[in-house]
Amino acid sequence: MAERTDASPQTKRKRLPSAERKADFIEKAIQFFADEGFESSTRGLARRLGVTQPLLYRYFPSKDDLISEVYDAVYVNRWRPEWETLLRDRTRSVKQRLNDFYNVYTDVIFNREWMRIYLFSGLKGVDINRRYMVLVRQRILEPILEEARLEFGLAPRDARDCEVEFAWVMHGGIFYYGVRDLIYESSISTDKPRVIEDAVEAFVAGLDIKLRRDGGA
Amino acid sequence: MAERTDASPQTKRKRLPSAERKADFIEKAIQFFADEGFESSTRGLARRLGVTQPLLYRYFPSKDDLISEVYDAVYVNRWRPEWETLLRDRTRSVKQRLNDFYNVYTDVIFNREWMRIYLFSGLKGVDINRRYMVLVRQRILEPILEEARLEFGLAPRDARDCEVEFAWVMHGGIFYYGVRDLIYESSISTDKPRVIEDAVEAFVAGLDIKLRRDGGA
DNA sequence: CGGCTAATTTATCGAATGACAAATTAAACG
DNA sequence: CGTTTAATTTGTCATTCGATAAATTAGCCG
Repeated sequence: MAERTDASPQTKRKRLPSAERKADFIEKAIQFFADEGFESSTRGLARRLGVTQPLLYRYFPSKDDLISEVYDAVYVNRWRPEWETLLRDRTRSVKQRLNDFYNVYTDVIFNREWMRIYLFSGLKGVDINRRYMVLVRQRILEPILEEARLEFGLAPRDARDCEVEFAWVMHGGIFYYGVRDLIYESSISTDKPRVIEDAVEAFVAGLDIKLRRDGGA
Repeated sequence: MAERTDASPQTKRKRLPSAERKADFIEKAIQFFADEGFESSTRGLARRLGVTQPLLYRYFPSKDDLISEVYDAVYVNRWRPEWETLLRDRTRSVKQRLNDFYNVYTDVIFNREWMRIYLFSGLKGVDINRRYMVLVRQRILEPILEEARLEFGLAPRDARDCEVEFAWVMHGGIFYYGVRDLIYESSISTDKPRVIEDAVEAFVAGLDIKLRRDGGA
């Protein structure tokens, strides 16, 4: 007797074509692993899916392969190339662009699934996290610093490491606001735009001081 | 035959008095769980300790009890009450105090064990994390805001939520610098005092703008 | 309707897990 | 030296794990 402690009321289960079922599996697997962590059992996942555990192995060769597809669905598919476009729009002030960007960016990543998958996979040491952070650096932080230099009237040049770190601190501060809200469930202000606005304001003011002091040349 | 795939070269194992052995177990368990996560097996832990697995159950009634003691050793025992004293020292500027505080604070928490235990336990949803964050808010962030108001020449009053959030963003930004360094192993600048200095500078500048704008009264 | 194919389930394996009881042995004490 | 006590190991159990093979069945095509 196999387990069917069914999630869905056993209404004459229907058979789905391969592609749809697989997509459904991945989507629900994101929720499941976000809730329970990647160490949770494939049986638990199957239970939540309303199917038997061996069926998973018709769609994914192994648990690790399934997890890889979960990573792709979260990290790769949810990245929006237009984010960089937005940051590059020179018809608007850097401050405006930063506010807009962080509002739409956090619309994507500030949800329980994304956050928890990100932290779980980071602790597992999978390299997809490192690759994601390279992406953030190259497509978000370095563009921000470049645009800021331009607005400050400084000659263009590659960002220095400590400048990138400074941008990371703003980015991480905003990110950690999401962690506090969604992981620890202990943020107080739910006024996200306000938190972002304050963070951006401090970043721009701090960068101004910093570039002037360190010598922007 | 029980497992003794020994870590230590089996040099006529010696017996330790209960207290010392237990302390040793907890210390090594911190490393072990930080490396492998709390879902790792007690057999793996015992192997690293160089003892057999059932011995653990003479010192801890269950795996969860062992984990609780690990939490205490990390969160409770490593907290330094003098941190708040340092922040309250009005003979020095808020900026100086913040720099000093974050340098010594990160000396304690910026290590692989602390960071990973913190993230693992946060994802597990244990309430000790929430309690820790209450501590940070009450003993670190609210004092900072209070001292800043004083230095700015504003009348004392309880910090507003959005001000606490603003302090959290600085705190989280610095924290996330440690995460990038120790969890993702992908920070670039290893100049910690510099990163802290820049973050503090931006925080103070941002707070100045913010208090003036929102009405510091 | 009958037959085929693929989706799904049943059944099961070997290894690993947390926990416990009983046997062993190191070391302190007289 | 012998005795005793507590530290440690041996042995084991019931569950759960990832994975595979074989049996079943839903649904499409003629």
